[in-house]
Amino acid sequence: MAMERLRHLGWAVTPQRLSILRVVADAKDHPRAETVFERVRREHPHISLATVHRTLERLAAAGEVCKVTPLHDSARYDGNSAPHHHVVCVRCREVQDVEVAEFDHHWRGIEQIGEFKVLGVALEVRALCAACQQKTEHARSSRRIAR
Amino acid sequence: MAMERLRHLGWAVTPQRLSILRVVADAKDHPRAETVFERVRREHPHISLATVHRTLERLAAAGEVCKVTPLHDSARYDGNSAPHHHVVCVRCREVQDVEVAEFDHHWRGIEQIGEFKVLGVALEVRALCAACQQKTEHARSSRRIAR
DNA sequence: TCTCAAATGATAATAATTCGCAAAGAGATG
DNA sequence: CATCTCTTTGCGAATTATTATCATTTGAGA
Repeated sequence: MAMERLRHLGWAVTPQRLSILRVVADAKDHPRAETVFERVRREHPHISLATVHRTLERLAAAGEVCKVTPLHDSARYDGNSAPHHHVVCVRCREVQDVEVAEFDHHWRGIEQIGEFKVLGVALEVRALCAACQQKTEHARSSRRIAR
Repeated sequence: MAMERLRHLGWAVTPQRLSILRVVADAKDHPRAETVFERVRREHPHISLATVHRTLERLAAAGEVCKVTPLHDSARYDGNSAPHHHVVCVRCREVQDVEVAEFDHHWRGIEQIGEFKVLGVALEVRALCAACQQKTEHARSSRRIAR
């Protein structure tokens, strides 16, 4: 699978790339580059962090993986390239996939916006996860001004 | 205007903040922190870049300005806090506003997704601007394998 | 005007990512 | 399989964006 994807992209098939692709595909946690690095390292103790960054970046540019950028901090990658979107907690930065069927349906067929040629749409829902909602309640009740 | 916004947030009204707010509100180019800094500097030669970062960040957290994160590079800020979205060229990183009325209509009223409490939605359309479309054509025709 | 928490400026520190380059490896060809 | 060429890798240094620290200043209410 990973091999075919690389072939299809016209890229050289290297063990590092195979491993990175597999790790990202298996990950369910939207890992960041460093995390992918740690996992790939178990198979390839000599792989370099730079290689992981380079590869993820190229894969994202090619649309093979999805790059989520929760406001702040580092980029997160998602091996799921099927149409789906993300909710991210603005407080703890947890990311979770969401499907918004109606939304995707609406976009299907839109190929042009003004002078821009549409490649894809990334929907990021800014939200508060359950845990952080509670924490925020507490903080709020003990301060004068909210927000 | 800027002053009322600060008052409304319950923040101290400082000349630096007034200036930053005005610059972001007037900007039509989704400037990054450093650019805002350069502009504010014309009025306040002694302002610190840290202040600009701090202020933009707090404004974004308060929902007063919109933070766009075009894949890669630095955050871009948009003074337009009315509901709207962004198209970003994946090649040159140009950002442009888009309105997607039907989309906003669809989201109105959605306050919860699973355990997440929705605060807002950011839609980023990955695209190629006209100029980059051409450049990409050329690159493509002179290489063996595209992408 | 006085007081004090909040905001600022300067600079150091950190974190994420990218760059430069030599060495190793992939894939095409004979 | 031997060879040639172009791509990819690993390493470490460099860069870039952002945040933290802290002494000093300043806004705003009493």
